[in-house]
Amino acid sequence: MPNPTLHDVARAAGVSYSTADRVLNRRGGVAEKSILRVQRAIEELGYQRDIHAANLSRRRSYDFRFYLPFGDHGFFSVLRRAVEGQIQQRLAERVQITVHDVPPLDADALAAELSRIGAGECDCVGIIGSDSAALTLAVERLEGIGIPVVTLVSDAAIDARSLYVGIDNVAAGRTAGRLLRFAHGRGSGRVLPILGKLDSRDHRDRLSGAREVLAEPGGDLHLLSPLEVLDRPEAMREKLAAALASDPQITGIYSIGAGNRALIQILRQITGPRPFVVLHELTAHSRAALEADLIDAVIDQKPDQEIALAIQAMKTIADQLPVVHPEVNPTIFLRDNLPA
Amino acid sequence: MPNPTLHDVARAAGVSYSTADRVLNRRGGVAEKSILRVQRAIEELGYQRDIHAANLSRRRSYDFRFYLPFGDHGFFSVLRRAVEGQIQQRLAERVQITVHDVPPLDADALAAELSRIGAGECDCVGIIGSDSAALTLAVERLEGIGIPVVTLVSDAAIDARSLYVGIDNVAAGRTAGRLLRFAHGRGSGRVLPILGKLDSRDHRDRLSGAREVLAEPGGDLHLLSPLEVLDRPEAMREKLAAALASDPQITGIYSIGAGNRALIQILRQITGPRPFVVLHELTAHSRAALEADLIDAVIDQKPDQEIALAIQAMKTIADQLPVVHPEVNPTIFLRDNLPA
DNA sequence: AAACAAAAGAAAGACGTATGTCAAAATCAT
DNA sequence: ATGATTTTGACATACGTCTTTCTTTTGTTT
Repeated sequence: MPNPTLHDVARAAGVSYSTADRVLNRRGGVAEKSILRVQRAIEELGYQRDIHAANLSRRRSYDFRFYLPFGDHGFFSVLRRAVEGQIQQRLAERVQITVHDVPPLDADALAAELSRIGAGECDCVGIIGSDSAALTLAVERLEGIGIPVVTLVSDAAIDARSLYVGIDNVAAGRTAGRLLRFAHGRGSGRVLPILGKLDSRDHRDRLSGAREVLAEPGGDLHLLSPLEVLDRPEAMREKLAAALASDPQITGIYSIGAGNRALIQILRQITGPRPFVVLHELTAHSRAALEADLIDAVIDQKPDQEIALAIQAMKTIADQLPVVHPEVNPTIFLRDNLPA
Repeated sequence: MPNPTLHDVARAAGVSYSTADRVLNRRGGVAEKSILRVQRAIEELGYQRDIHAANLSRRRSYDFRFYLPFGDHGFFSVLRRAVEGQIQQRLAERVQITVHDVPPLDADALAAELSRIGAGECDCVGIIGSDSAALTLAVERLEGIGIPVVTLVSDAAIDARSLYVGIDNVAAGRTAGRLLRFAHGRGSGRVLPILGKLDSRDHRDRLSGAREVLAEPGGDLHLLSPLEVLDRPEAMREKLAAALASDPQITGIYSIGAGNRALIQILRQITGPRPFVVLHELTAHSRAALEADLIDAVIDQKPDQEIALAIQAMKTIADQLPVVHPEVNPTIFLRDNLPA
């Protein structure tokens, strides 16, 4: 009745435990017919190796590192908390997680950090990807010395890294675009996109996703040319104020990147009907803005789930088992379905 | 460097392993001062018991049962697949999960099944709640004989059951209402709610959530009186066709319960502009309808996640550890953020 | 100081798996 | 049949925890 053990398998196959073990762990030196008998017994009994007992015996423990930007950037601190939240939980399953600080928005600094990691120093590293030759090189080196790399949030070094865990940013942009369409019914409108940098891949993807949907037939929606604010509050304040002043017909705003604190401040000052606003990442600020009816929707990439899935996948990769690409979906938060 | 073991704790506290064990597992017969020394050592070393080794040693295995309605009801089959998907995975961690069939929408039959479970027969059961005196009694009995009960999807026997894992249905209804508001901009409209039974708690909750939001000031939205279709396709077809014919001003439909297959069929026949449609649960049919632009949004309760969290919580409950109420949020799917 | 109870320690075997060593058995080549 | 080789089995030890049994130490009571 209880789960069969490898002893049971051996008995059923009519071989010794040693032989069953040799088959299970591919140690070689086993006659073909014995291999078959063991495999058949495994099939028939529905044997499942007790991974925990195995890890215990192997003294296996996983050492994972996350390289995350420091600073109080809203989203990155959410991400960091998500990782820290996992540390305790995963400890019980022999997964050691450490977080290493890197300067924000600095691919070269990240690359330099990564290049300091020696072979065997850890079992897997997680980074936030970005387009950079130096970073690509660093990732290639790590993979070369047997340390798999997982990219988060934004992909990078696509040929080298083992896995990307994060949302499809085109889909996220499309989703934002769809909400903006909803808000315009069958009427017309002008939508202003705001982003950090146009050469950041995730921002580009989101913008083009939104453009796709807004350009669909039915309704007359015009997507204005994007404001680049480089994650700097002053830039956001100035450029957005200027844009709103020069074009009073703006009926929608899609904030693609960071800097939402400044955006929200400006929205607070608008009297009368305000544009329909969609932005990214649920943080303390964006949440408050939703609740205060200053914005309408937040597209979130569920950092908690993303990190949990990434760690899960890292274990699988470290064990050299086949990885199922974990899926994270862009999630829509309105003021009515906020988490507690 | 590696995780400290209980041996390390004992050594650090200057007591024997036995004493450390007696403290850790509250076996009693330990002097107060020793208890304190051990606790301090645990603190200082950051000791975390290796649960897997503990379970191995205890020969602990968890036996959980889910009682789910049979039939090809879209959502329930999704839910069932979610459970079945977990069976294999959890096996490796010594969790045995079995699914038991019960007739759909029949609280008394479920209650009868539950009353057949004897003490010690399993470690926890999961059911889909519904308001019923018989069911309440059955749940009370189970909890009485030491078998905790977890309710899913819809809550029931609130005083007796150990935990509810599922979405807040008022929030789900509010979310649907918000989307319907979006779609009406600042204009007016008439929204038709359709549900299974008014005396089903989750349906009632969703309806009142939607009503709350639609009644907010700004815009002129009228919520029509709900159609009761009792999960029966013919009822849906007849009543909905009649409603649409008699009121051509309907601009929104909120389908609260099941029976969406028939709803979608009718929508397909509409020529010209159709109402904005929000319904519940992502199934093969609702997904296809989203993709075909027959409906606009689906509110989903993420059955996979719900089941995973429920099982997680069941383990915690079975171990008599403090349970953190797991949160499941109503999720919005548009045609642009569908999972792969 | 003797008698007793409470507290602490020592030791052993178990859980299911991994891994190594060594000897026995089966198979092969000559 | 002999030796060489491959295959198999037996056994031991370990992982970190649980649990039981038995002894020893310490403290209290009279």
